[in-house]
Amino acid sequence: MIERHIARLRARHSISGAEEQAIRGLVSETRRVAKQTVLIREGALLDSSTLLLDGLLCRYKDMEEGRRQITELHLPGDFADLHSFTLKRLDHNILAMSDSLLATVPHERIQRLINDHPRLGRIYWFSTNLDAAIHREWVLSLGTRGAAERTATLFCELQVRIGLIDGTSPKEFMLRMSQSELAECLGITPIHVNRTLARLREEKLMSFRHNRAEIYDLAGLRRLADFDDGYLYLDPEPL
Amino acid sequence: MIERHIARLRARHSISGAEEQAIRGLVSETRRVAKQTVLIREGALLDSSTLLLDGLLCRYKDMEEGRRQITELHLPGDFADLHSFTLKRLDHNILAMSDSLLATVPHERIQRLINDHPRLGRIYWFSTNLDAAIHREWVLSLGTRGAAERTATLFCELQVRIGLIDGTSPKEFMLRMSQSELAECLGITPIHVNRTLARLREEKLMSFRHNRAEIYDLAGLRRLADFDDGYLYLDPEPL
DNA sequence: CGTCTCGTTGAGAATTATCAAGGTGCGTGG
DNA sequence: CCACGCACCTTGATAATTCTCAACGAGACG
Repeated sequence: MIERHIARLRARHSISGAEEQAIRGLVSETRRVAKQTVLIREGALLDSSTLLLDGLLCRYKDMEEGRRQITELHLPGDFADLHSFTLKRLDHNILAMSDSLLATVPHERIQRLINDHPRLGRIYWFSTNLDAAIHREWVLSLGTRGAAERTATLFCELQVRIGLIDGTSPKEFMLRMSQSELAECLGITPIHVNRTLARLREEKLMSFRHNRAEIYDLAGLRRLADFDDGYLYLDPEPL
Repeated sequence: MIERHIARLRARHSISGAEEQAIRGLVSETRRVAKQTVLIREGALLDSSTLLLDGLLCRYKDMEEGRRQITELHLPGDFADLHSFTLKRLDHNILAMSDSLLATVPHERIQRLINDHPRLGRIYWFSTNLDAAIHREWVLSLGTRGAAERTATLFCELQVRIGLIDGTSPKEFMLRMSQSELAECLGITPIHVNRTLARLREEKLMSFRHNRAEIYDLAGLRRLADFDDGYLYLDPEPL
């Protein structure tokens, strides 16, 4: 299952055979968690990071009276909290949005990997900076785009990121989240998400039903979103 | 002028004398830039990072037809683009919002510092992860808070961050930006910023006039913002 | 003294939120 | 197999927030 993590890295960096072997050594025990399990709570002291092998995770921040903001979605192959390697405690929670398969990677094991392969240290540092780039795009979306444009942007992002781990440009993909959870990503109410999805469907751009996104018109969706994939850093960098 | 960078680091990590000397060695030439200078353009290939010694910088992303979203503000002592050390090109622009004094630090010099002092590598990695934590708080603000709460949050953040570099908890501070630029941080229109600031003034929480923020009631402002400084990682971590 | 940027105010429009009520699909247990 | 409950989705009507357009005021500076 770690193949998807390797694929995600290889989308942006060359990884040698020796490095790949070392990365594979990160994962030993894996565990399954049920959807809606809170994996990590804000402020807890951590000495390991969580690699998502299969399923869907998110980072979210709590507000008073049950309001939440999801700040990032994590797909298979992502480390959900690699930043805990340096931060030690997180400023947000991590939740399994679907039944998921995880690997727990102790920080000391990451430290050893980096010591043995300094270039991988740079690559994992890059990876946390890529999360920050995604945060910035969300800031842009939340700050400047309307509900439909925002929604389109999110699905454009997910379409690319899901494509990376299986090397395709999917016309459809599963996304195990409800309209309410989508609303928590987009900073709008669930009701408004519903109306927005209806509009995107009417305009024949995409649909999202029963946990399945179907992109009817990728170019049109990207045009609506004013989507530029630069923030996903898809061009392999020498490093 | 690099004292403020050291102070900013020391707010979160212990720094030995040897490490401090090595950090001081990062800076040789400095340069002044006039306000409104775009220092770095999205997509440009970089081989150095910019340390802000004095002034005010921001990261911003462009939208069509002149709209912009500021994604982070940088105060003296901050690296504005340490993430370019791994990303090599940025997904956003960097602008001097006021006349500023900068140091340009070549990436190879950072690499040498990290090789000689691996612990500083962790600390600078932490620093980019702290930027990401600030992004997350902005995502939370933009996604869930109304205009007044959002504005209050931003000033609470700046009050803390400015305090860090001179070891105080300032009741007032200079912030060389216009209401329009504030609007670009907050994702609301300049007109609405104006009304929001008027409201905060009426409620005797704070004022912002002539580039000067004055906090009348820090506790009240924090209450309005529902401000929790956890995301600024103020407790020194062992690391 | 004119000009320019920035801040202020008012009125009306657009977007999104809230409240309320059904509808749909699906698993569970009678 | 059907009935029920439950979570999620859908729709309508109204309210709150924020935006847009327009005009005017204040301060800085040549």
